[in-house]
Amino acid sequence: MPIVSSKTAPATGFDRHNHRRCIQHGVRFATHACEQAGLQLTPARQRVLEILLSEHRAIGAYDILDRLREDGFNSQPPVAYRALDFLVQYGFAHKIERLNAFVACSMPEIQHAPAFLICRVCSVVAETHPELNRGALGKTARDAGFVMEQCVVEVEGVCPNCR
Amino acid sequence: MPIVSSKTAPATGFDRHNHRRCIQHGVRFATHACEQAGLQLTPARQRVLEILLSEHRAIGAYDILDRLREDGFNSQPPVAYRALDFLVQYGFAHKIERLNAFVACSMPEIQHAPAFLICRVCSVVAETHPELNRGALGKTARDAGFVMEQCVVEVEGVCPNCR
DNA sequence: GCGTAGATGTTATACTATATCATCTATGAA
DNA sequence: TTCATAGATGATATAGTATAACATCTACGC
Ligand SMILES: [Zn+2]
Ligand SMILES: [Zn+2]
Ligand SMILES: [Zn+2]
Ligand SMILES: [Zn+2]
Repeated sequence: MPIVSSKTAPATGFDRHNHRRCIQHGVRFATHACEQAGLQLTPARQRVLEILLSEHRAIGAYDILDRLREDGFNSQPPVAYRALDFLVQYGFAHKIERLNAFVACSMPEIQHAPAFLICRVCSVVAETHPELNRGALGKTARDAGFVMEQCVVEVEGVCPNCR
Repeated sequence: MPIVSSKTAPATGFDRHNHRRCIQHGVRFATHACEQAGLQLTPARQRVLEILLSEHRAIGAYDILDRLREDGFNSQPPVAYRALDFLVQYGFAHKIERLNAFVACSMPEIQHAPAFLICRVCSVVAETHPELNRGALGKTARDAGFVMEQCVVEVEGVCPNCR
């Protein structure tokens, strides 16, 4: 009964789990990190983070805006975009370019360049951190003399629950 | 004087090269491929491909539209988007999600999942084909039971010419 | 002649994101 | 205290990206 030792990162989001913990952890981590760093996790910012944390799916800025409106927040577009900019800038959320939408970070405590596995059936977005510098793409970039700074990696496919 | 044997794909776009050949090759290949496959490379589609081939940079749909207008083509948005949809569908061009813009494919004769190295200084976009299935990301996906279908890989950084 | 499929014409609209300037508040220096 | 500053928010307008919907045209095969 061989134990396969894997050095690769797992994907967070497809497996069953106690999602309340995701939400709690996300909010608590952001709260503490902001205190430490002297950043302001204002009500609107925290509420947007909570909305993003509510599920492992990408949510568009205007959907977020609708939910803010329901909660009594001011709901002009800049409100959502400013909060999202803050959350993305400090690593509490990520933008999914392919979907023009946003997800909460699943591992904000780890410094990472994220990659996403997006199920085209159920829309769940799982996050992982593949260290692309170490693979073939990193070698290609080095050979070309290209300095990698920001990576967008978004894979569309079918998740284990939808097969 | 060791010769380093590399199995990784090179990046096309940063090096000096005879760019006329890129353009000629791109148009000719598309012409022949469309003949073979019974597809119509109509004047608007061919012109959009030529515009994209004119440089190794990403061009937005509305910039393309401006150039079509200069050439006397009808220039409502659907004209550009329809031509782009065609070119992307059959692999003659790619969309860069991060830039909401499009590039001509640098290797249409190869069946490939592309990856892009985007210089944030000069905006040149180099294309490569990294076979992500074979690396850490592929392993993560397999371990998670995720079936990869479409990959978006877009790296922003600084190219060798801008360092 | 006729039906079909693919391409194009045309108009309108939806969706995503940012610019700009005013205002408010907390903080800290003078 | 007074004032300057930085960060956050309010408010309005606009820019930028993409698609829906329906009409028309053309080439092809029957
Ligand atoms: Zn969860
Ligand atoms: Zn993350
Ligand atoms: Zn070239
Ligand atoms: Zn390509």
